[in-house]
Amino acid sequence: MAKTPQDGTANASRRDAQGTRLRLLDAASELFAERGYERATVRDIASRAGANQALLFRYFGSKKALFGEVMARGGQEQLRSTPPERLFEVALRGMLAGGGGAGADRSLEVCLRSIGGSDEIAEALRGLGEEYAEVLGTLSESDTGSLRADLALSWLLGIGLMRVVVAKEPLASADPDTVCALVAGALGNLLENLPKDGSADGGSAGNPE
Amino acid sequence: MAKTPQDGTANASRRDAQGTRLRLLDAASELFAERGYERATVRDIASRAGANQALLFRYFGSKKALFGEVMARGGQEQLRSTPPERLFEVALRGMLAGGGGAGADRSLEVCLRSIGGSDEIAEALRGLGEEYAEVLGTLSESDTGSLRADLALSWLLGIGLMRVVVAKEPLASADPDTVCALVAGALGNLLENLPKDGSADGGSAGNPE
DNA sequence: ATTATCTATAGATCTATAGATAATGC
DNA sequence: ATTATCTATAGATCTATAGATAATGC
Repeated sequence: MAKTPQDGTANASRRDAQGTRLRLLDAASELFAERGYERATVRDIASRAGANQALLFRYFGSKKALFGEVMARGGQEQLRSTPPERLFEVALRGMLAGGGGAGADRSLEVCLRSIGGSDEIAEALRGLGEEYAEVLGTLSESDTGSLRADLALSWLLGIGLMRVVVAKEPLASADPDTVCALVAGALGNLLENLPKDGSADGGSAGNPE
Repeated sequence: MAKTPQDGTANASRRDAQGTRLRLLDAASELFAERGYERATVRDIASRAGANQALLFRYFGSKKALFGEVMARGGQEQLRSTPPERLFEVALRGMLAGGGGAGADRSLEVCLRSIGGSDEIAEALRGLGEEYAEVLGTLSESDTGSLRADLALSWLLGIGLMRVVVAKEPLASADPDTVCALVAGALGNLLENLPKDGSADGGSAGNPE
């Protein structure tokens, strides 16, 4: 009954609407990433935030609106702060790192676990995918540039799906550097300007560690 | 008239337990592929099969058991009837074709739409993935062979995810041959025996545009 | 008589809301 | 007095079951 005011991360003082709102948002980010939209119930989220479940509706209106805020909050930063030619690798490494860092962008992971939940979720993923693909598409000058970008993004998501959601071995435990090197090598031909002249790979995709 | 319901996609006669069971199984295959496990309700399935919802439980015991039968029925055929070096392309083309053919193997599609629904679903996909990856792994002799196979499978699923589930353009409407050619070209280096000697690509996968 | 099929409903969730309670500011 | 928080519950699903009904075989 009596809730323990454990400190640790950020357990706000007893009456702090803004703080409670933020804790709900953080808890939702975590639980959506861990379980997906459907399986993360509003009671789970409120419980992890140390808040009453009714407050979630008071502050966000509905579960879907909360999901929208979660998706809007992250997601864009990585996209804007990363130069196009590094975007794929940064996103891939973020995915390979899993829910490691605190401020990590788990938008893609959230999407992966929420697929099939509802049409709105698929739309959210389509929207996010469009932003990524648009940036990646600038890397390839051919007429199939945007298709190539879609294929690269597909690979990124597929890897996340098998590693993070499905936990398929040996991929799930594979060294991020190894995975990155294999993928970058294969993607080189696909994303960069095509080596139609037969010259060797330009090589900007490889990452010299 | 005869009471034998062997009549193709027949709408069985009024009392035919085996026929009803089969129609339930077919309807479940379709609806799981269309909406995923969670969103395909037992009432939807029974309705499409033209059967009463209670019969689903009489013949299969539970919704999960029905899902298990659906997954067990398809899935394996494609895997066994396709030579390893063609498996990736066949599976990719099956995915690109979508729910086209009547007897098409939609197991992968079902999995994609059901992810996140429950842990059992993720396990089912892991199991199916292991079978595919095991076959694909025989194509690469290097010590990272099974990892390469996982990465290839990841791409396959990622493409299915973006094209079929998310409907991201231009991938969703792209010509299957074009997609196949792009993917095969990039995957050539990954799956085939590695050209460690620096020689040109063996070339069995590359498809000149 | 057997059994395929149907009706009705229990029971378990889950989102969302209305109204009560209690901690703060003035 | 204001408003952050809590209690209690409505209302909507959905899976699953018990028992009634009706079409077939003998």
